[in-house]
This record gives sequence, C-alpha cells and structure tokens, in this order.
Amino acid sequence: MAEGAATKPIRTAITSDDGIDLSIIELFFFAYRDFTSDPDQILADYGFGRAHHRVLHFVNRMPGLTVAELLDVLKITKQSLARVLKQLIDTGHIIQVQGPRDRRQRELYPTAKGRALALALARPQSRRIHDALEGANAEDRSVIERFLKAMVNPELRAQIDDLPADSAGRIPGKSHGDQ
Amino acid sequence: MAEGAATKPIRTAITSDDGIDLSIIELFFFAYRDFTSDPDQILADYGFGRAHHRVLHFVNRMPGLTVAELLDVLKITKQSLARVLKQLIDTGHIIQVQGPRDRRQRELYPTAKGRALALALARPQSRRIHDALEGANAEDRSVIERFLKAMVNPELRAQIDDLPADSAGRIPGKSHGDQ
DNA sequence: AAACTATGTCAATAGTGCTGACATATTTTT
DNA sequence: AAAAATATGTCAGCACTATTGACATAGTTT
Repeated sequence: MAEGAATKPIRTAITSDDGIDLSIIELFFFAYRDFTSDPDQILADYGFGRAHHRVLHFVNRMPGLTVAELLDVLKITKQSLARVLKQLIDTGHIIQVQGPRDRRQRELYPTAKGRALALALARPQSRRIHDALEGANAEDRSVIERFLKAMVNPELRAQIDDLPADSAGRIPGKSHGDQ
Repeated sequence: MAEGAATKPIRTAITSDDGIDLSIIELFFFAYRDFTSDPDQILADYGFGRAHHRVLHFVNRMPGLTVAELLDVLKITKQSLARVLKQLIDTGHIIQVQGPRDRRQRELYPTAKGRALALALARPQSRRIHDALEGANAEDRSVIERFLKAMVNPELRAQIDDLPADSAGRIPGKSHGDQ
C-alpha cells in the first residue's frame, strides 16, 4: 500500500459554507456534459469523435484558415490534429487548397458534405440553447453571453471576437471575401 | 482515396444567418475549456486526470455514496471508474467503508487529504466564476443559473437538486447525518 | 439451495492527446 | 546561390480515459 493511505473518513459534505461556488461549478459540469452529448450521437454514426467535430466546426466558421491557424484556435499539437484532419479529408468533408501567396500553406475549406455535417452537428446544440432560453429576454441573453465570455481567459477572448457574426468576411487581418 | 472525396471548396463561413446560435455554442466551448484548465494544472502534479477530479468532487459532495451511485452520477462504466478509484484509494484520498446495512456495498468517503485536494481543485474554478460575475447582481446570477440548469437534460436535473446546498445532510432518501 | 446483487478484475479496443524526431517543399535571409 | 527558417506531413511510442465482454467473489434475497 502507498504511503499515507487509510486515515479517517470525513462524513460531512463540502457545501457552499466552504466558500466555494459549488452550484455554478456543478451546473457548468452537467450542462456541458449534456450539451456535448447531442453531437456525440451523430458523430458516432460516422466513426468520428469530438476532435473531428471541433475541426469541422472551425473550418466551417473560418474557411480558408491554415493548419497553423487551426492549431492555434484548438490549442492542440500538430500530431494530434493530423489523424483527425486526414480522416476528414479522406471522407470528403474538408478540402485542402494550396495557399495562393505561400505555397507551403494548405488552406482548409469545407465541402458541401462537410458543411452539411457541421450544420447537422450544430443544430441540436442550437436547439438546446434555444429551449434553455425559453422565457429569457434580450437582456437576459446578454447577461448570459457576458458571463460566458468572462469565463474565458482574457488573452483568448480575441479569438471569439474574430469569428464572423453574420454574413461577414473571414479571418482577422486577412480578407478572402466570399464567392 | 475514399469515395466522395474532393468536391469544391466552400469559401463562405457558417454564420448566424444559418439559423444556428453560434455565439453561445462557441462561448460555451471556450468557457468550458478554460474552466477545466485550472484544475488540470493541479491534477498534473499528482499524476491525476479529469476523471480523478470528478470522482473526488462527488465523493466530497456526497460522502458515503456507493460505487453504484457514483457510476450513476458520472454516467460512466464500472470498468472506467475502477482504475481511477483505485488510485484515489491507494493514495489515501478516498476510503472505502463496508456498507452497514448491506455489506456488499462500499461506501466512499474522502479523507482529510482528499477533502483538501477537492477544495484546492474547486478554489480556482470558484474564483474564475466569482471574477466572471463581477458587476452582476443577484438577478443576473439567477438568470445564469436558470440557463445552465435548463441546458441539462430534464431527467437529470434531479441529480443537481439532490446535492446539498449548505450545511445540510447527504444523499437523497438516505441520512447518515454528520459527525 | 438457487438466484440475484454489488463489487472487483482481466483482457482487448478506441479516441484523443502528448513528445521527439525527421522529411519535404517553399520562402526568406545572407 | 547557399544557408536558414518556415509550413506541413509523418513515423514511432506513450498516457489517459472511456468502452465492451467475461468472469470471480462475497453477501443478500427468495
């Protein structure tokens, strides 16, 4: 047995008395668990996982982004991305296009198939959010959005602001326009 | 190459125009990513992962729960729990006590060491939440809590309600009292 | 005594992440 | 033109978390 095993059992629960915001910690845990369960079901039919979902999502949100840019958004390593991206390319959900300025770069675009899947995955999540906002007014929504944004590390909030809100362009700085 | 590969690249981004609530989907993703990064750092020092965190958290919140009850909260399988729980027991964070009524059962309790770690893990998350609620009044908080709860599958909301709010007792139905 | 239940464990597999090393093509710098 | 740096791809190996299926043990219920 390891050192420091068996002492005495503590029979009282941690509660808010301990100065911890348990209710929001736990709500956040349960909410996210169920939030991700919707797409998980669909993904299973394709033999895909959450990693595929994230890649597909951001390629659809920032078409033409490079591998390096994608790694920066996802905060994973090149090797972790490789397998997943290869599968999405092989199954025709994503296409690589050689960069026009720098031919070393591979711009990533969704195909019609990839777009359809991305929307299919987003739909149940959007519906869940819509239902959860039942009875909420515009101000309530704003409170919720501000809270979620404030939960993000400050230095990463820029990533969120850079995503297109409506029929806008593409990535920060650059400008590929639409076609 | 697989069937249905390379078609044409789509160069426009998915936007809110597609009828999807992208902003909250993405905010939720980024917020949860950073929310879990705080404890991840601490866990790494112990050679533990998120699975250990979840087990430790709920054992501290519902001391005396059985293995079966824990599986029900976490929604994982017995085999997935086994390794993680064994490590937490071997390192003296959790103790098993033979069930008083049914001696097949193993009631799970945190040790002082396990309680300390659970609090250490919850503290940065609580701080992040506290900071994110900067400038929010009681009503804003209520809006946020209602939203998060509404994001949880209805049939699972009972689990949340069963958790002790303050210096209350323990698990639904049962009553081990405090010591 | 037989059946059921709670737990533990073994073996195998999958998905996702990591590090390190190295290859190739291309661009930039010297 | 040669050298250095960059963007990407790939190979090999490892770790963690989760899965399913099968089986063992102890204890409870019928």
